Amino acid sequence: MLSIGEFSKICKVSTKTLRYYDEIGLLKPTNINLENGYRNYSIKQLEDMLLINKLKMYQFSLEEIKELIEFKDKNLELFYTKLNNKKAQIQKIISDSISIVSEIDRDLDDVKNGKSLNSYLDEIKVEEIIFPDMNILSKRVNVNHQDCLDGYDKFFSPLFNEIIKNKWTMKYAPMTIYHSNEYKIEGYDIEFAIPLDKPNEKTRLFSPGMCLKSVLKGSYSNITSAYIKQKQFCEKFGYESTNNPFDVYISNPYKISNIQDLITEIYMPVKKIKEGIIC
Amino acid sequence: MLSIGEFSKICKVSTKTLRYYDEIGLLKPTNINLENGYRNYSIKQLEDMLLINKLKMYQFSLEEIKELIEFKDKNLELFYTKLNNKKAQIQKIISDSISIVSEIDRDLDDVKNGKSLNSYLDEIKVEEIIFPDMNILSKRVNVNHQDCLDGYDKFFSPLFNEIIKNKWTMKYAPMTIYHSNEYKIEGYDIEFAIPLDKPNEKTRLFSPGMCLKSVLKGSYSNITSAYIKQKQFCEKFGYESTNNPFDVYISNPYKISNIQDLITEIYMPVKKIKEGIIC
DNA sequence: CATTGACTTTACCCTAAGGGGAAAGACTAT
DNA sequence: ATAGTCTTTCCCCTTAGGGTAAAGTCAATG
Repeated sequence: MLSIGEFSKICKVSTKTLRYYDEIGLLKPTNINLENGYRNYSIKQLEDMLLINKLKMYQFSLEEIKELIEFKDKNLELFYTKLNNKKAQIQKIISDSISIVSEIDRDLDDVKNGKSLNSYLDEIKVEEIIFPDMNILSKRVNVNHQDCLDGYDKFFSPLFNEIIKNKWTMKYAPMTIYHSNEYKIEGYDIEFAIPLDKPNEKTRLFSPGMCLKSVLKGSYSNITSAYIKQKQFCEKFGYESTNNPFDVYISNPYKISNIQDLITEIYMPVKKIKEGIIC
Repeated sequence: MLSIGEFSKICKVSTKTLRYYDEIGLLKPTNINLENGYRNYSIKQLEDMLLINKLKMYQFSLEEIKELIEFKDKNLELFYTKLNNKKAQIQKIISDSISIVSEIDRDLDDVKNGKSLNSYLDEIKVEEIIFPDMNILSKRVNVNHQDCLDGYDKFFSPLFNEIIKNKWTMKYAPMTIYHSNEYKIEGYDIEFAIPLDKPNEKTRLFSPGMCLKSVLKGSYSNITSAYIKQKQFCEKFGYESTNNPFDVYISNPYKISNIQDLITEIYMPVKKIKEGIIC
C-alpha cells in the first residue's frame, strides 16, 4: 500500500490531482483508513494512473477518460473507435495549425512592410446596385454553430429536390437571407432560398431594391470583413441599412476543390439618407 | 454609432462577449449613454474587433491581445517578436501533435492485436545489483517544470567546468539524485552529481548499496514507467525502498540526434524484507 | 395614452482541471 | 513532550465567456 505522497512521487502527479481524481471518481484509492481518513493506493493502481496520463496526453477530458476506462475491458471496439476519433481530431488540429502558421507568415510579412494587419480589407470593394426582384422558393431554419461548420448543403438539398420533382427552373444562384438580429451561440434564423424563373404557389416575392454589394473570394470566415467594409461605406457616403442582409452563392462549394476559388456575393439592402457626400 | 446588438450582428460576436471585453478593458465602447447606460460603438471599432478575432484565432489570450493592441502602434518590433513567438509555439503544437498521432497509431495497433495499452511496460526489465560507492561532486538545486523541459545541461555545466578547472577525472556518467518527497508544481529538489576517481574536499561519498536497476531507452517522459516496474518488483519479491532514487545518464543527450537512442539507468536503493518469494 | 415586443442593463451562478493556502489533525523521530 | 513532516478538509482562484433572471428602455402599434 502506498500513501498519497508515495504514489504522487512515483507517478509524478501532484497530491492535489490525486485528491481531485478521487473526488470525481476517476481513480479512487483502494482503501481509506477509517481512523484518520488517509488514502491508500495499491501498486496495481500505478498502472491505472499511467493509462490516465497517456489518455490525458491524447487530450481526452477526464470525463471521457472515465468512460474509456470503463469500456477498456468491456467494449474493446468502442475503445478503438474513440481512440480513432481522437486521432482524427488531432489531425484536424494539425491541419488547422498549419493554416494558422501560414496566415501568421502573411501577417509577419505585412508588418515588415509597414502595413496594417487589417490591410486585406482594402481588397474588398463595395458598390451600390439595384437588386432585381426575384420569386424565391425558400425555407426558414434555425441554424446552429455545428450546422455552419457542416455547410449548408443539407438545407438546400430539399429545395433542389422539390425543384427537380416539379420540373421548375432556377433563375439565379442559391442564396441565404439572415433574419437573426444578433449573433448567439444557439443559432441563427436563416432563410435558404432559390430564385425560380416563374412564381408559383410555393414561392414568395423577394424585392430588396437598392443594395450594397461586395464580392467575397475564398472562405466564408472572412464574411464579417465584407460587412464591416459595407458599414464603413454607409457611414462615409450616407447610406442606412434597411433590411436583412443576404448572400448569393455564385460558385457551388461542392464542385470546387480549392477554397480560394469560392465566390460569394454579400448584399446589404440600403437607402440614401444624405446626398452628395464624396470623400 | 452602433448599438451593442448591431455591432454584435456585424462582427458575429455575442453581446455577452462584448460586455465582457468592456469589463476587462479590451474593447470599451466609444461612448456610453449616461441616461440609460446603453453602450455605443463606432464604425472604426469594427476593425478593432476584427483584429481581436484574428489574434484570438492565433491563440493569444485576451490579456496578451490587450498588450499587443497597445504595442501595435507604439512598438512595432515588439509586436513582430510576439507574433513570431506565437508562430513558434504553434509549430511546437504541430510537431507535438504529430508525435501524439503516431503514438495513437501504435496503440491502435496494440488494441487490434488484443494487447493492453500498457504492454510496453513488459519491455522494461528490473534487476537487483550492488551499486559501487562513488565520490561525487554535486550541487543540490530546486528545479522547476520549465527547467525540466529545457534539459539539465545548465545544472551540469558548472560542475563540468569545475572539474576541468581543477583537472579532476570523471569516473562514471553524470547522475541526478531525487530528494523531493512529492511531485509539486513549484519544483523538485534534485542533486546533480558527477562521480570522480578520487575524493577531495568538495566531494561527498555516495553509497546507496543494494539497488534495483532498470535501463530506460528513449525519452525521459517514460521514466515513471520504470518506477512503476520497480515498485511492482518490490511488492512481488519482497523489497522495500530505503532511500532516494537516482538516475545515471549513460548517453549524453547533446551528442545524440535521435531521442530513441538515449540511454538512462534508473536506480532505486532497496533492502530485502522477505526471503525466497518467487512467483 | 397604454401596451407589447424587442433591446439593453446589471447581477448571480456555472464551466475544467486542478493550484494555493489555511486550519486542524496524524505520524515519526528525537 | 516537542518538532517537523504528512495528510485531511475547506474555501477561493484561474479563462473566456454562457445561462438565466429581474428590471429598465425603446420604438411601434392599437
